[in-house]
Amino acid sequence: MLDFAILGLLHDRPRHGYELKRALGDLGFWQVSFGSLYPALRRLEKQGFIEATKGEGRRKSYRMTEPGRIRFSEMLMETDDGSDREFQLRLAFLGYVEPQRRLGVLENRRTALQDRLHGARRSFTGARTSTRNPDRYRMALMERRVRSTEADIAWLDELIAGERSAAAGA
Amino acid sequence: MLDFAILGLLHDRPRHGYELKRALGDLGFWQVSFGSLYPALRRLEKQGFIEATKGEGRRKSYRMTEPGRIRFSEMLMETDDGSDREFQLRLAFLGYVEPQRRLGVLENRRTALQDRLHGARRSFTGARTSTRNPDRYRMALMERRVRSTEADIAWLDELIAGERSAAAGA
DNA sequence: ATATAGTTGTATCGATTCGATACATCGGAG
DNA sequence: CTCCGATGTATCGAATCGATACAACTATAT
Repeated sequence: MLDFAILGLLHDRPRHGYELKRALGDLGFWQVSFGSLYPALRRLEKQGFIEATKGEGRRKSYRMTEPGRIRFSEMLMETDDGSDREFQLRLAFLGYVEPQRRLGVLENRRTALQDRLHGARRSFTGARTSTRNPDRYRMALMERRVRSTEADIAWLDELIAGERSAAAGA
Repeated sequence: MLDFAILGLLHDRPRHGYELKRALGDLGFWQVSFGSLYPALRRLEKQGFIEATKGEGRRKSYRMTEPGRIRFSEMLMETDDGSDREFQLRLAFLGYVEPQRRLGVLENRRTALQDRLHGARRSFTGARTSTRNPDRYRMALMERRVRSTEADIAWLDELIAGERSAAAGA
């Protein structure tokens, strides 16, 4: 998954390690560690998906190779595993997906969130009814899950609406 | 961190491995794998914090020992590392914290979220202003971060209010 | 009765990721 | 001029994940 992130960040221009960490962190949902990043760069280099050239000073600049581009576009088409992190990553790179496929990615996510919402509501209302009543704090946790999933769906629906009108406008 | 979770779940009654996985998953924010869980149980057993006894059928029941209780109460007093997961875990076990210390845990979290919100707002508005404009999808990601952090603070404030009135009522 | 499929249950394997740390350079503030 | 924080590459051990194996029990359908 980090490999996917790195390839996506190198899509437009070469970057060096530290810059990749910063860029990924700036996306807001993954503060990746150097202990993950540098091995990942080795991995990708060994597979021939990226190439290192020495940049200015101590910097090592990495650029994507042609096989790397092919690999990345394959990864773009795989279906999401349902994790929040992976979806956010896919969204960050959604501009690289062919326009007619973008809506599918968003709708797929919506289904996953809808399922999550049902599960969250079930345990929330279930816990209130049950004889074994969990304490206040665990109830709060369940309520948070329901609410934040609802908010996520609402946000996603705005994105979907935007996507539809973009498709219509084009 | 898994060790903390396990000890907390064993606080009230013994449980077997599979049950621990289920109980932790039911908390809603961590679908722990067996590959993490079973080694963790070994770890805790070797340190003398939990004890295994054979339960019915194939089950192995784990119960907390006295040193385990001491260790758990130490962990309860450590300060949170700022991660979402750790806070949620601490919240799930907040009932085990002495009442007069509970508010501090919540307020500490509030400060962390407030900082996060400032950072999120800065990158969001900063990205709109900048000459280098990121695409629609990355903007949406930033907006989501702002909104969900705000919602989290609002939720937390309700919890804090509840905690204050509970403290006053008692 | 009996396939058959799903849940329960313990367990391990390799790979990925994390958190801490090391070490060096650079730029700015006191 | 020194100290400190940011930049930059890198590694280590430990925690965690995802996949898989294997077995027993339970319900459902044929």
